[in-house]
Amino acid sequence: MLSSFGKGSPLCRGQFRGHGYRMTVPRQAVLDVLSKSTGHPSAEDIFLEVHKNQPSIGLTTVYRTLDILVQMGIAFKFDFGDGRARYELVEGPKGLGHHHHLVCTNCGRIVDYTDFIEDEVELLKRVEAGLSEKFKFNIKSHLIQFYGICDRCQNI
Amino acid sequence: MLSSFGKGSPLCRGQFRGHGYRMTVPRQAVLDVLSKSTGHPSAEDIFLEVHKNQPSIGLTTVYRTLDILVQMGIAFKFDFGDGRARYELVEGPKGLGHHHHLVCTNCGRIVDYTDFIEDEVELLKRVEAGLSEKFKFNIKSHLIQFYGICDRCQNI
DNA sequence: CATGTAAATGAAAATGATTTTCATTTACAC
DNA sequence: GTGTAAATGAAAATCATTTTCATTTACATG
Repeated sequence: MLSSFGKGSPLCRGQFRGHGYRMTVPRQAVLDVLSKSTGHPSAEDIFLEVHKNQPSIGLTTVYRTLDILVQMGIAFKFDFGDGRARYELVEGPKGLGHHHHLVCTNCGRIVDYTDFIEDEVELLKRVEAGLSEKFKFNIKSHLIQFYGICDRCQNI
Repeated sequence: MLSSFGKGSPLCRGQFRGHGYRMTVPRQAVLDVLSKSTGHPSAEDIFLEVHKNQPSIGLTTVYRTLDILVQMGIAFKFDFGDGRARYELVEGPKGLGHHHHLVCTNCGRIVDYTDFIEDEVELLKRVEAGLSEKFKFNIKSHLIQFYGICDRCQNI
């Protein structure tokens, strides 16, 4: 099964073009790294990884590309409270699908979970509808996160 | 009805002392401003307000005090995506009680809502219990936020 | 109620993620 | 192929937050 954003796929180019952007080598490189990442990389993490193969690509461009991906709805941008933004493709590579995050406030570890997601999403839909109606907000997205101390950090 | 953190109340002093901190004039000032605030002030907002009556109190101390309040569990610290942290007393002054936030991604406006909160909290409790069990996390808190375009921003 | 001492403070400097600037390079419509 | 607007990279700027450090203050103790 081919990922929608595989190296050879024209879809990524199409996505950029469709939003009025050009497809470039740096953008492809950022997208490649992000689609292979299984974690929650920061802009610098992505820059370092891109840098291994293409040292000419700058951090600034990585930031710019990530902004575009978020704006296009291809990537999520998260704040887990450690002072740097973290990114994730909407369509993760792990077949993980829709998930939420559990953040250890001690060590910063982030656990993806899919359990209860259906319940959560169902509730969110309902709330979203109610809030849209009441406050005349055009709701685009939501965020659910849990914070706590992970097992490793408890046993210290 | 007296707020738990009213000016004359000894409770605030007690709270600080109970956590091993001293009660000081700057800390009282920050707490006063925060307990009178109806919005979601940033550290600088609070500093500016404190500054009106006590110009000798510095921004650094405001940051330090806010950290302490959060650490004591008296205040919440939020990130609404505009690059600065925002603070709110856990026990708001408006009798608003437990609420969540609706964030306009266009103008940054933040709407507090209490509707559906019970449903949300009930679900969160359930999920929290499940996640604690499965991932051995000691969950301390959660975050729910909705993002969208507010009515004002839609009509432009 | 004085007073010693550790805690708290404020000003200035440092930090560090992100953004801006601007001269150069590149994608791609023609 | 070529012109042109878009994209890039390096360096500088920004800006919220944190650190440093010399001074001040809260308060436990006498």
